[in-house]
Amino acid sequence: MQTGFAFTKLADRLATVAELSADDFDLVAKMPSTISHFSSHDHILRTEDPPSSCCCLLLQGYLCWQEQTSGQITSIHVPGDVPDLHTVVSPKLHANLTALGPVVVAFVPHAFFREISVRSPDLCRALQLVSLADAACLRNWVSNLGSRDSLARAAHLICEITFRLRAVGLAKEYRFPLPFTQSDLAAACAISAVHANRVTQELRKRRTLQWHARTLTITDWHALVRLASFEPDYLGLRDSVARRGYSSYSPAPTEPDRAAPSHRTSMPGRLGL
Amino acid sequence: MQTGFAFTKLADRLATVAELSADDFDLVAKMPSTISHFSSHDHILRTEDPPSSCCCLLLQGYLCWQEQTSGQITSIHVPGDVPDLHTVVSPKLHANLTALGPVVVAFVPHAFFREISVRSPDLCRALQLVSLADAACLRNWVSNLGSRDSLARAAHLICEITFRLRAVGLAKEYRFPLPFTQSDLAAACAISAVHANRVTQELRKRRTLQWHARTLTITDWHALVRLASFEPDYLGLRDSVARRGYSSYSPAPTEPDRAAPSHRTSMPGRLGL
DNA sequence: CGTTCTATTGACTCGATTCAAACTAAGTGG
DNA sequence: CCACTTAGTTTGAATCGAGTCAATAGAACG
Repeated sequence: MQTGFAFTKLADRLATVAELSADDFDLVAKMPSTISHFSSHDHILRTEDPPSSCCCLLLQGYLCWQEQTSGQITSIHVPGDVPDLHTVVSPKLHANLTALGPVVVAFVPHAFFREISVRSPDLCRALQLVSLADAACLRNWVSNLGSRDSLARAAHLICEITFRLRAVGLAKEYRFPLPFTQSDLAAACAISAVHANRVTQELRKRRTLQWHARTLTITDWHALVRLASFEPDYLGLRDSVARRGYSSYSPAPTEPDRAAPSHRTSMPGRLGL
Repeated sequence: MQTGFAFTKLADRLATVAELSADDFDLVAKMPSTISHFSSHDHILRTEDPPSSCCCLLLQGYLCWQEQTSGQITSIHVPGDVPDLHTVVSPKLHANLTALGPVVVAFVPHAFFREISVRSPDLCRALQLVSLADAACLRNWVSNLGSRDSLARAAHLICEITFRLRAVGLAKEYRFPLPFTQSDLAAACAISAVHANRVTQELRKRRTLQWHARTLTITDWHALVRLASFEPDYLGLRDSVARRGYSSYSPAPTEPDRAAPSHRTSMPGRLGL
């Protein structure tokens, strides 16, 4: 596991949407932050919480926005994301920000984002682009829920997560920690937990992936992409970054589904600060 | 039908999310624009179109973003909206902008939005807020598609449209032009056209609305809101504006479903320029 | 070592789709 | 003004994907 300072996660993410100069990088490096750890299904932010003056930069693990009443998950976030970036402009929350598995986050003052926006047009644009990418993701989820059957929905979700992880340098070898419960998957794909189980079994049966011990291994990326009709354009990644999603893919070494998980990418680990 | 200049539609919309000063209003009034008319199901923007240097301000009628392949509608826009405001930052299009019924739009140069953002912090914030409102809308659609049955989905869509129309001074008396086909409704609610028909019949049977001759009349707003579990917070409207959605509601005069449409709000009409 | 999540399985039910046909309304042109 | 065309709406019957309920098995955790 590569260790690093919290700001590097943000810098990596911003670099996926815009080219950053050395000066930009130095500005980001001044990021003040408070590191916090959370356990699975903890609420990082609740609808009823008072307005905060910080944003939440995800360093490790997964976060999701989840509707209070229906339990529907409306978006999933990966390291480098700032799920509540919009609170810099308007502090209102309409859902709960929930941990999917153990997570490490850095709380970063709103003022920091305002400052780098003012100081660097590049960084301002990069922040706007990640906001737009979030919106584009949501639009894609609407079409995902609206037009795909449950199997393709789940496949699409996994494609999206894989692609976004790879954009920020994770999910090498198409194997990565995915500490979701099947109920979490169900809440994201808008299917029942029972059906989520049947869908994951079908994905396993088709030899597209293995998912065991909170680790997911994609064994046939192209088949998964085809099944999901996955078109990563909407993620707004720079061409050079998007190429990471596809390049250098060779099927992961096949092992029995119940084999011991890889140690390389075990999660959670300490953030090296 | 109230006549007016194109900029007033934008000003009305911005005023729903932020308080505008007289100076702000004067700035908006300098908006350059080219007016265009389109017919139902015309494409205003196509995925494959080259980047434009203009945004599209909707003056009359309805626009939607529609997926090329699945036909899924991912958002619907009402007068005052700038559906492609994001192209000011990134020109990429991922779907088609399509007319639902006859529409009148004003094409406004990107430069204008940049200029008012620079000149007035209030207007800059107002533009950010309408962008956030669009994103919040998308998030709400995800939860709408994910957690409601077809009847509640349709009811929710109608509640949302009604509320947004009323925010910009339209849909008085809870009666307004809605020149959608039932297939359009189906594409927005992610149901089949046949089922959309059954849903509209059920809504009529429950005496919540009438929908005939391209005009929709809500006959029981509270029942519709209840059926949809509609919570308008997510629209990001200022309190005084949001109150318009509910206040002064009294059931519209009941007339047979097949009665002649009202003349007051007939559409399309000429934009008084 | 029991308690508590989580995953799995089967049987039954139901909402929504599909297909096909008929019907209505709205143009269009002779 | 009517015949023709096309788009949109309505209906019924058969089918299917997914949900629900209920019970069991397995894993994780203190």
